[in-house]
Amino acid sequence: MVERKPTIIDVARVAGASIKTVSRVMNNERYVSAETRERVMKAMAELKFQPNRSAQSLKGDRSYLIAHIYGDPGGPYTGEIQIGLLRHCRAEGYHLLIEEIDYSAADVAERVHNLVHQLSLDGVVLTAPVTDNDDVLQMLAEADIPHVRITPSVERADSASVRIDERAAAADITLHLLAFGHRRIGFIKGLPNHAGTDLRYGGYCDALREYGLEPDEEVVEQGGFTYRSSLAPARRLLTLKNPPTAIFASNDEMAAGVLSVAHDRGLSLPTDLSVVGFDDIQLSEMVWPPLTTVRQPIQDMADAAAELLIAMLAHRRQPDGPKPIPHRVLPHNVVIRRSTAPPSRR
Amino acid sequence: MVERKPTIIDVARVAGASIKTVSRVMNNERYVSAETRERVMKAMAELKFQPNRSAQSLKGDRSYLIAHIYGDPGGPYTGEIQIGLLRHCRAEGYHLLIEEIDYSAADVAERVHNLVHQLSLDGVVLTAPVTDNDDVLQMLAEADIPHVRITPSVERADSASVRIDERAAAADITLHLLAFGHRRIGFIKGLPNHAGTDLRYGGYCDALREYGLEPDEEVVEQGGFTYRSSLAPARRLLTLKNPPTAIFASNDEMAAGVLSVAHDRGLSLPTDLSVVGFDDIQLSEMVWPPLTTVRQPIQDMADAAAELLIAMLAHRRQPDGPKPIPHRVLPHNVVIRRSTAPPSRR
DNA sequence: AATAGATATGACAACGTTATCATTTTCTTG
DNA sequence: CAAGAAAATGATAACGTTGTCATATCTATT
Repeated sequence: MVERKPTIIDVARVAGASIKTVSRVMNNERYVSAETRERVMKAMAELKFQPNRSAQSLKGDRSYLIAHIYGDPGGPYTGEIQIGLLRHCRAEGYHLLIEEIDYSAADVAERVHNLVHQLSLDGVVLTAPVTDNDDVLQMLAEADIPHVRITPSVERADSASVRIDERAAAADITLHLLAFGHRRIGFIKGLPNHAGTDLRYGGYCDALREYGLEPDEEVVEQGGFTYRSSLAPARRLLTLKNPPTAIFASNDEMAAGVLSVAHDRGLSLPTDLSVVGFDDIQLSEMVWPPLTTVRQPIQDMADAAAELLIAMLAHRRQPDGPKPIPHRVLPHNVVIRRSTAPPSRR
Repeated sequence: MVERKPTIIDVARVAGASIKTVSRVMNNERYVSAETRERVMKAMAELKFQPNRSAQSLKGDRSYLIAHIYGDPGGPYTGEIQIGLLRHCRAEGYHLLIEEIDYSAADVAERVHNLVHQLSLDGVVLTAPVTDNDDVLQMLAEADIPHVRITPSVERADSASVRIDERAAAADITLHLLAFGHRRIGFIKGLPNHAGTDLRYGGYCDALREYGLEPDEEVVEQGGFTYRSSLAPARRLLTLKNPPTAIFASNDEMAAGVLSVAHDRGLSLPTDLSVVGFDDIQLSEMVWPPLTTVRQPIQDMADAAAELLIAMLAHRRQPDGPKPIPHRVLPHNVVIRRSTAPPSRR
């Protein structure tokens, strides 16, 4: 038989206290004697009481619901974000909702607003490309909805964020290639308007200039962050009269595409061509040769985002404590695997 | 300024009807005149009214919340499941919660029960390995919680499911290798107790027998469904005195591992070794050579699961309609890419 | 001992929806 | 055209929690 779940009323009866007192215990409020608190806790444990979230959120207080709002489902990136978010949410008793949103719609901001309101969400975590939609950001600020952006392209005072220094990271991995002796390094860009695109290209240019080189338009191609989008650009780069000895793809999926094209042309890797990516998703060590790439600590970033968001929520309820620092920059590092080597002499 | 979201009371006032009548319109109940319905609809549109889910679920009716419960986060499989679920949920106004659950805990069933109750979930979707936890299944049946299992290892009358015929699929892809002329085909198994493990191995055996061959223990290895778990088994297979000319890994991630080991040993693929996987996750066409594999229509299965679950919920509310068919078997197909070829003569 | 303040507790309303039941209006049908 | 059934509508009570406010008890200060 399905026994009815106990309510706060049952707990009150068992503990011999009033409903409100039980509520006080649940919420760690002041003004409950140690003795009563004890009795109530015991009753809760005995009945295996768990508060009904719907009732809690109906009162407008909190729903223990957080949503991850994103535009591009299925990227391997998305999965790792969720793992990180989940890890922290679970530990704190929050639940994670995932919502895909059509970021090209004219009324994105309104949709997000509705979502938050309908479900009484406590807060939201945004990933690209919604991270940089002005309408959405303005709405969130005006409606005072707690939120954290992961890897936004620009920081804003009214909006918390977690990111790595993408520009420096891109420079670092380019320097790795330069140190190996590569001087003609191809680059495949990401989607125009996407957050990382310009920063990564910028870092690439920074590193070249550090070696006294100027970026050569001839070896810079436009990609779209997907595996397929890098195939044609890679082919073009490899059929140049003077082809690059290394290629830096703006993310790992595109780097995998470059590898495929190279294999298909019979190149032997990494001797004939070094390839680097960006992100260090799981894929990067499953391809051959395993990719040298920049490790974005995606899970950690998501974890930090969840932590930050939850801290903001706590602070909002008890403004006494220290205000959480709204911007975090996590360390990146270059992961050297087997897809890079010094250029072979010709 | 943040305007208060309209409630049903506001709609009633604007439409000049009672609260209950508005509620009737919202829920498509009988006994509302066409004219009144019209007026209410107009008022709702005008105010951009959206019902508060917390209040709805507090009344015990429905929360429009569905959870995907799984044990193994981060598998590429998980991501695709979510895409499929999301697609259908969104279209029907449901929201998707993701919950990782420690399937080895003694009280899994209780945890799931609490989860459902606390959040007033309308239903849950289960993927491996929680799909085959007897405690959980019994609890779901007893507590009458609507649920759908994706790819369970055994069907049960009291539990809806969506799957492909894994055994037949495994046989099909083995036949593909046999047809190419391979006679010594290695096999890397998945995790013991995991759903697909025995079915896939069974299909492999079926196909061999169809060609009058008996499975040879020497070329059957134990893996664990992850990339890393296949590296040692692959190495052992390839160092046999009489190594297999083809290897069937129980999933694509392990197949990627086999490819890496083969590359590392300097084999030329697919001439020296054919490799096949299972699932057709995104990874499979990003590795080199792209994997011949069995396409499990994962997104479609998830989509079907969501559809089925939502149909079950509808039927539960209005038992007049036709009862949804609780078990669906979706078609699979062998995707031939470049990781398979006839064996080279020696 | 009187009083003010802090501590401890509970009664009751409220959140926004749906269910129950009563009431009014409209439609059938003999 | 009466009268009973069906359709249409609304008043009010729930759902399980938290906020407001009132009250009772304790502690510290005069």
